[in-house]
Amino acid sequence: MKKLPLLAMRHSCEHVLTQAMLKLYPGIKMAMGPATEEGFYFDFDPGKVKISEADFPKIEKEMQKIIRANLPIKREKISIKKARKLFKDNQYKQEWLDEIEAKKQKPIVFWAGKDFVDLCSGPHVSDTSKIGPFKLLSVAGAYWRGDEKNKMLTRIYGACFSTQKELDQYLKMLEEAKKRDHRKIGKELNLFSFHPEAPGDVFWHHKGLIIINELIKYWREIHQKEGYLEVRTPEILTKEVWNRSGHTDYFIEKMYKVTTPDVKEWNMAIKPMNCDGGMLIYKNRLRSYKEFPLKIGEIGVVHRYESSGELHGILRPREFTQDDAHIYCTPDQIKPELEGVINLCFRVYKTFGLELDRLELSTRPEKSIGSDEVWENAEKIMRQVLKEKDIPHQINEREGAFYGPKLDFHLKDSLGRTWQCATIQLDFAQPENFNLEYITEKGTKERPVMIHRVVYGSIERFLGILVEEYAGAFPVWLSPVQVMIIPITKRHAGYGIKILEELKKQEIRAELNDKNDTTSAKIREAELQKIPYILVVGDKEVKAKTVNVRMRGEKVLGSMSLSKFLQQVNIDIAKKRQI
RNA sequence: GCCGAGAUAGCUCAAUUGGCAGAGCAAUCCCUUCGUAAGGGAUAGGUUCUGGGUUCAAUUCCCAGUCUCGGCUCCA
Repeated sequence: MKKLPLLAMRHSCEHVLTQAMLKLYPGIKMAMGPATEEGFYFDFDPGKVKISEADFPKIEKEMQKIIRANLPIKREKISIKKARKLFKDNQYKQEWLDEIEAKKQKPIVFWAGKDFVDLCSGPHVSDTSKIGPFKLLSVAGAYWRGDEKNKMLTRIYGACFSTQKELDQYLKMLEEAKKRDHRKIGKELNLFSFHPEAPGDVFWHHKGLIIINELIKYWREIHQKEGYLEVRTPEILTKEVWNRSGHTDYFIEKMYKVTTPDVKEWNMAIKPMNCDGGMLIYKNRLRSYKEFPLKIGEIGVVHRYESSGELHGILRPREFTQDDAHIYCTPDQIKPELEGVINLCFRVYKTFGLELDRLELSTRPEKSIGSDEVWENAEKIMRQVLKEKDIPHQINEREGAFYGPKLDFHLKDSLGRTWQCATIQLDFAQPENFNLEYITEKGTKERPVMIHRVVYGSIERFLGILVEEYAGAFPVWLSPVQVMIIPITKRHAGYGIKILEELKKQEIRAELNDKNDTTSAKIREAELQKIPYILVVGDKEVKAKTVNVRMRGEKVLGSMSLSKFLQQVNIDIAKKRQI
């Protein structure tokens, strides 16, 4: 109940923006917009006017005027005919009225004062003075009705809260979130970089690659236990194989085409996914039901030529690594295998302390391969597993892969944007395309079912989420530098080197800072680099043969023997715990 | 790809109506040898994203391109 005033306020604020815009830019047309979790947005057809954030002070001032004018907001149900007349020059409202008319409803409009009217059922506040503090946030392009075939409109985002304090808090939260941006931290911690020489692709620096390799190491551990067999397939395959799987029909414009030196037209392509290669391994010999469920995994580097505007740091590069696997099984094995993969995903998220934002089940898209019956069956099994495991999820109608329904796990970045990470896809179509077979108990030949699945999704993307989740302060097992040794003066550097050698022998990633800085300065640097353990060594430690341990975040543990310290670090690493 | 914004030293940013390119941090060297988040000094560091144009003169104005950012669309 308490939410209503906030929602009404934001809705009304959105219309105040519209009213201000129409006054300042008489040629523009209003389209539509909703209240959001922090405020509102509204889409305009700007005509020939260019609106940028530089115009915000002017717009905000006009909005203030409307709010101070105390305009009463009145709701009115009117006839279609009357509504059409009211919005006679606005094709967007007319289109909307078409829909209302088709549903045999009556349009609801509201008046703010005598001059401003818009098509909206609210809820709204009773007059404009009831609108709380607001701030315009950004201007963006957005297609009318979210369809790229339509005209691009100008969208203005704004925040609106009940009190100035809440608004300030929200704006501060946005600032803080920007500090966690993986692109910023990646630069600061020397994890990776981007260069115009390879737009949209990641250059992994030594420290970033350490984390990637640790993620892969962990992946191998858990998958080996689950019976997955790791393989590797070629980076470039023939055009014919991509035709066979149907990928050229659906994604040709995003594939990197390759022309071998002996031909004129492209005849091969860099793999955009690993399935085709995996299936060729499956087909390499006759398969038996006894091998099932056959789980073939591949850490595969794939390339997709994403449009420039779709790139987003390591969360969406053009070259990325999938922790892929394909499970070949009998129809009876689908359910337990689906459950197994879902459990594995949740286990992995638990290891990293990640919270799932939501799970989405996507069903048959308009453009797809396979029969109705097969699709219905596949979707049924997926729904059933989710129901039996009582896992909350949302259904995305017609959003599945072209060969089967999919279950996606979405995680949030620091700004609350969500990213698909794990995905599980049920596929009856590709085994058909590739004529996959197995010998049954009865000695007959049957088509196996194929489950495509990734747990991290893209290792790059997963790391991006982790960087933002931890704000760069990785648990010890993932930290590129796990221990920084700081000798107090040059005299103690020799002892520090001995400690360093000892740690390296134990495969601990350690460094020594023997610069001519003060101890404080060196500690500051190590803290800024988010190094989990700092060992300070001076006269006392040399004499007592100890190390003085400081944990990341000003937690000084004091002096202890190196072996005791090692014991603690090894437990941190073994338990993959955050300190 | 589309709409909007931006690109200046390794990093973060400054530079008046167009008039010799600047700071802090980092780096290098020197001094200091220091006990838990910044000791002091000196030096070096630039195709002001690229290519055109306007001008006596362009980091600044105009055009084109590249890359990046915020969204939209897309994501096998």
